[in-house]
Amino acid sequence: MSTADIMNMKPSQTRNKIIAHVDLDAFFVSVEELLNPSLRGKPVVVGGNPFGRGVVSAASYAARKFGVHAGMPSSQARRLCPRAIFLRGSHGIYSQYSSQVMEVLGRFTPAMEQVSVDEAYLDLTGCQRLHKAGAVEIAQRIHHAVHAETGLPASIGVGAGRIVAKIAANAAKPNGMMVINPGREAAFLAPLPIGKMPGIGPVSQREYMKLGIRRIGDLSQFKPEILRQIFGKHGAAMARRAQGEDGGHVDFSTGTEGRSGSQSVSREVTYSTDTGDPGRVRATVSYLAESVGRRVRKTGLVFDTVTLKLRRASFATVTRSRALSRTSDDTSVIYQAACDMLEPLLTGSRERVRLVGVGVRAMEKKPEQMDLFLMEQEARIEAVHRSMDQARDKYGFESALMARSILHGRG
DNA sequence: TCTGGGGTCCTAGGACCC
DNA sequence: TCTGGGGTCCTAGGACCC
Repeated sequence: MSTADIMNMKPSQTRNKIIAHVDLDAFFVSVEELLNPSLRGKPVVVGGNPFGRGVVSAASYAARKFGVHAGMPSSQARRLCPRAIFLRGSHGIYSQYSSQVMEVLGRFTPAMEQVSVDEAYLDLTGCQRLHKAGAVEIAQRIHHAVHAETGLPASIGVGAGRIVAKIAANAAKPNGMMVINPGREAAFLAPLPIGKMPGIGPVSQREYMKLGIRRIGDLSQFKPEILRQIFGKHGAAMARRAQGEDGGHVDFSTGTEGRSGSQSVSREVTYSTDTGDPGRVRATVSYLAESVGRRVRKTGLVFDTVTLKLRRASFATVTRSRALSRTSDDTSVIYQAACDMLEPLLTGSRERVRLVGVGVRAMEKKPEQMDLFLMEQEARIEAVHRSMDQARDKYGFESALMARSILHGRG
């Protein structure tokens, strides 16, 4: 092969990647069915309170027949399917099952990227010799192993890139497998509605429709510059993806080792009924600041930006953020900054408050050395928070709340 | 009984500096 | 007095994903 030939090759051809996307079917519901087999085949919904402001996290296939789906308000799910069994779910148990599944997947290849609690990409490119089997057979073994060892149904998509693998897995659901052979990517994607493309949600879907782009294949009719002008970076990437050309890069640093480091930590709460009490909102901010601070200290990272989020009764949402003069992992720094940003928002509108959120951003490793001038002061504050964290580990989070947070729970 | 909670990434405007 | 770009940081908002 000449150098010119190599230069002319498209990215997906330079290495014949084999990527598998493994996606657990109706994950939360499937775990609930394992724990309680009498739920099998029934309309089951895991999510928030169907008589309150919750939303659906997962719906069984029986419930989906009524039009229930993840993300829908639980109250709406209840109206669509009054006989559905609503469960609040237990995320600790789901995490345990998730770890089990990831452990099984990790045995097939170290090149694994966990992208969420119920999804992972596997790079099987080098695995055929190791497993003495073709890609299809390896995928079948994975499918079988997940079910045999965890009892959970999964769907698997295999292709030359991440996007193709993911869409194939979706198409294979439930409990199925789909392999897209090399060179067939564009043909597989072309007839699918544009909304099936990961990254294209309801808003951009409407924009694409305006251009007459209804199916993924329609993207190729447009010059990349046009798509870039309208959709920015995203548009150009989508055109490439429509041809099945994504790098197929699997970032296995997130595998069994865990995440390489988060960019942000946040907590938010929606009141069960909107509140017009500024004192209650302040108390909630205090509670959230404590919660975020505690989680930050667990990561061993420091932040340099604090953000506050407020959603009003009308659902109008405002955010404020403030960069700090230096990094911190201190609850009182979060609290102070959040309060400073909160006051003008409380004064600025008499509308009731629906949601409050507090977060921190731009996380980096906690520095070993600290400014000597500040060390003594810091050490004292830190000692207080450490002992509170310890009490919480022992007795639960609510056991050690700052006095100002106690009000949060009232009403 | 409309619309959770935890994230990621992108955009766009203004400040500020060179 | 008028008038430049580029680069980077900060802030607010929004789309999207699970």
